[in-house]
Amino acid sequence: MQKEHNLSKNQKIIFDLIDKSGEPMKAYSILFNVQKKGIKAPLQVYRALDKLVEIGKIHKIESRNAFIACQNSSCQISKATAFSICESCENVSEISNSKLSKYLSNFSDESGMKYSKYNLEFFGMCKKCKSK
Amino acid sequence: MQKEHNLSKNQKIIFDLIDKSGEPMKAYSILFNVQKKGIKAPLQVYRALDKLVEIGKIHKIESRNAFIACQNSSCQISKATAFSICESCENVSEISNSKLSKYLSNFSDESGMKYSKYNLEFFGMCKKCKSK
DNA sequence: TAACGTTATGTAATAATATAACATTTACAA
DNA sequence: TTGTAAATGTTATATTATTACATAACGTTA
Repeated sequence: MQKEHNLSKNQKIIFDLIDKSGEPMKAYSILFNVQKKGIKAPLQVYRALDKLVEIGKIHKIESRNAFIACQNSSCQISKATAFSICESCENVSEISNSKLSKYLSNFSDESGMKYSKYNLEFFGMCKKCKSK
Repeated sequence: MQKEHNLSKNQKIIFDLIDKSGEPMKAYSILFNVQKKGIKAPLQVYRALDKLVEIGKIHKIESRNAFIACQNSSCQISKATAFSICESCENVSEISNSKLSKYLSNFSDESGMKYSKYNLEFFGMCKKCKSK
């Protein structure tokens, strides 16, 4: 069982926004959307994002500089993330595939080095875009 | 056999710099280092970087906004990249492990979607840092 | 080789992303 | 009730990347 995190005011506002949107959001788009709630400065957004990433409620899509709510109900694998990204429509979805995550979590390189964390981004065309 | 790419003047200057450095370099650090060679503007750097990434001579380390020369002599797998990143000393090395690349290249998700490209970044402590 | 399209270059301005530094407040356990 | 960590507020600034427009070099083929 994972630790319960009580989100602070700003963290909650920002998490709710990202979660409801259901897609990756960029920091300054988040900022724009929460200004009416009193969050006025980039730093306020980035601080909340940092915390939310740290506790696994959201993930950063590195290739897009964007943040998406964790789609694994349990949010247990924030240190082992995999995403599917459509290069045409930019749809992003989190991959939760236990074989894949086991394979990668257990991966060790030639030198025997093991890793505590990974991020994998797959790129391609989603079904919708392919059929167009 | 892959296509031979004749690098242009700026592309060559920038590739040589990154290649010699042997480690990830950031765009503005590259810019600083090539100013004596007449490359004065960020855009000149980014254009060369874009092209070099496209043809697989360098890769972008997305989590670090940095660029590293391809370490696979053949540079054949620019669409299938994997890196090992030490979170302590920031050393980065490219992983070339045929099992891993086969596994990921053949991966298809629940919906049967296959991917033309991926980027994987592993994080941990390298041996040197661990032994400190 | 002349004409054409493509790729690369040069330059200035600006957009987008992210952090530093500092002061204050809130949450909460000892 | 006080000490400490976490969160907030605010201003300024650093870092990363692109837009827009003009010109030059390269390679093909007529």
